[in-house]
Amino acid sequence: MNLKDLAQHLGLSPTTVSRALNGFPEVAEATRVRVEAAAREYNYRPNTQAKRLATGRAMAIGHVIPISTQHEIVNPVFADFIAGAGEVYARAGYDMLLTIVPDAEQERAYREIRSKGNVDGIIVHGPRAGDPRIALLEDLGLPFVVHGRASGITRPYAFVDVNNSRAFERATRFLLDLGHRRIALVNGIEAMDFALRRRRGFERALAAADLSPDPRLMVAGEMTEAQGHDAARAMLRLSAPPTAFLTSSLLSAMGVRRALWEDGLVMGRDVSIVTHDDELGYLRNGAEEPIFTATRSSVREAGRRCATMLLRMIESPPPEPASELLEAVLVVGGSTGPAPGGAT
Amino acid sequence: MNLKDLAQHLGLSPTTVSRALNGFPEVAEATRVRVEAAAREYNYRPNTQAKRLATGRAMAIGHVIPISTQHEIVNPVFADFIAGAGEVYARAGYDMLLTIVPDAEQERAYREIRSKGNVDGIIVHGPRAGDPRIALLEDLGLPFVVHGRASGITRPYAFVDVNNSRAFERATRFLLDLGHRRIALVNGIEAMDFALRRRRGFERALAAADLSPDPRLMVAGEMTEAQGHDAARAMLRLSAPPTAFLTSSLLSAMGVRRALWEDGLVMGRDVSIVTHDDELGYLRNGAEEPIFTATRSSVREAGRRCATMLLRMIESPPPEPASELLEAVLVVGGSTGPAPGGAT
DNA sequence: TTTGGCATCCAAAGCGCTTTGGTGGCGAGT
DNA sequence: ACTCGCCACCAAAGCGCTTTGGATGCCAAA
Repeated sequence: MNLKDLAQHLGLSPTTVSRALNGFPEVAEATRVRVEAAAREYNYRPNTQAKRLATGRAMAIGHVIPISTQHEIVNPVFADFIAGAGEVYARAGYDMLLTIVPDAEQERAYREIRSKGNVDGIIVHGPRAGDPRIALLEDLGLPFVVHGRASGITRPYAFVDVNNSRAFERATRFLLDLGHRRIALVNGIEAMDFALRRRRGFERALAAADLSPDPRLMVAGEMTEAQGHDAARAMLRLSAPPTAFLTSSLLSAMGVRRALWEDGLVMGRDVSIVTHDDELGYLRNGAEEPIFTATRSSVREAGRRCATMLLRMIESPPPEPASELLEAVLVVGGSTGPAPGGAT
Repeated sequence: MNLKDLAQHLGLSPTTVSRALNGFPEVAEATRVRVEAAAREYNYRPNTQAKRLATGRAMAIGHVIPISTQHEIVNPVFADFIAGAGEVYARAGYDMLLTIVPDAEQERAYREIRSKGNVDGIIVHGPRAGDPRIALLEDLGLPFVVHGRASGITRPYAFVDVNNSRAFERATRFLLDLGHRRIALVNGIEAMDFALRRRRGFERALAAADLSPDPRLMVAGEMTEAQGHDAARAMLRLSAPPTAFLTSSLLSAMGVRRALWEDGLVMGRDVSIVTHDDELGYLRNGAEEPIFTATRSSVREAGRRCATMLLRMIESPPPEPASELLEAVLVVGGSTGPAPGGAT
């Protein structure tokens, strides 16, 4: 059943039917009702491709998720982010187009997306410091919102980000206030912008307490359970082991916890842990009471915000790119306590 | 730059240019070369919408991922599955369309997808026993491949699945052979088909050893770290606690491991753990040597297989739906050992 | 009675591609 | 010299929708 058929059934022209269905004013209310009833009855759905071709709007948003060849990891936050964004798209009648692209082919992929014209906008995932994709997309004139930011890029662009540096500064201060002086940082790969900012926040808090960061207590890598475990295990064997850990992911924190157990240390008493918590659906930090003290910020909500912002940009391009900075909240769980034996 | 422009530049008709670019035989080789060169030079990309409208093929595959309202979990395996499928689509020039749909609106969503006609086929995620979506899709005449199976549906349909029952039967037998008699099952939600089959495999192995399953040693729920922990903690307090655990996910296994530690038990000596391992990118079971003894099967590979199968179905509809049953391999890690104190 | 304006509806021209059903020209066969 | 067949190309008709630019009829105003 297509427009023409429907129009024929109704004894109307396709024009009128189209306008009736799309809420144009120049169609009598009675007619509109009649058309809508018929559309429902015959279960008419306008063909998307035709609509797209005619309007020039794809009614779809592209998500390009980079896949590193070196570190073959599919970031576990994507699923939740996508779920959040998907909700928004569904409500607005947009489709979500996913493209998995090896790091090296990013540029080609973006250009191709642009010229194929099957999306109206793009969400940029996993920005790095000075990420070239931002300039590229601006150049291509494709509306986009970055999930995160790219340090070093000065021209304004649309983004939704968590205030990572503030969160980690706050978390570090929290540990400092508890008397900890040797605090370890188990971070994500620091080519990623969010990890960079977290380190900066960490260092800023240390500096404010007149402490300088100890490179032996800082590690960056893929945020897995094994990473947390291995890093903690090694650090705990130092002559001056850390009394607290700050980790970038719940998985890493779980790894650190395991290392503590292996050494017979009690979490929250002998050694404290603070972690960032993205509130992933399948990785909760406890039910009501948090297990780990954490800087918490829902990545799913970030997905919603990104999507909303992008759709708004597409509907009516703003003169200035908007941006949104979400503040993580510090929730206190059982993984932290005063530094043992007083300050060093 | 569109077809017409390009044709004009070349002094050819759009017809010829189209045929040249699409590899039709009735165009002189010299002309084809000339056209291709020009296309490259002007960076011409055929407009996808137009192509789709003209050919009637969407060149896109839909993934409908159900989102439960009760258990608000975004299944962590989706990300990896999608990554695998995405590779295949990219190579074949297909797009991947993601739709996040609440459980209740599944049917509506499928019908809508069908009538909007913006995909050529669908991957069905998270099938349940007797899943109604299969009949629906058959009814709609939309090519589809199920990732998993739906017990109770007898008419043949295309699927790619892991032999879950065999895997868990094998894992259980492995534990039985080690002398374990009280084996706990920490399963996924048993409305999901894969979880059902795993339980069946588990019970089959027990039955073969003349043991009957103990309901107190069986739990089903969301496969999180907390689930594993809480389940194990409770079971270890039974008058006859299990000497081994079989879990459906690495996360659950990690939770069980935590419960063991809390009780001062040594994994692999006092209590054994076998888990299923989907080989998720961010959740590895050790680097070279596996930490947990596990039934291992890459969900990413399953994604590739599903995608490949679906594309093949679309290119040339087979008379009979194909199917593929992947066998999980049992890898032995440090989490298992002989049952302490001999058999019970 | 004429005119203008408004409310409704419609014909037809796209959107950019594919595809059907040709046409023109050239070499081979007779 | 003429026909036939094939090679290389092209004009035009879709695909199913939107949108421009009217057309028609009716009523109020003059």
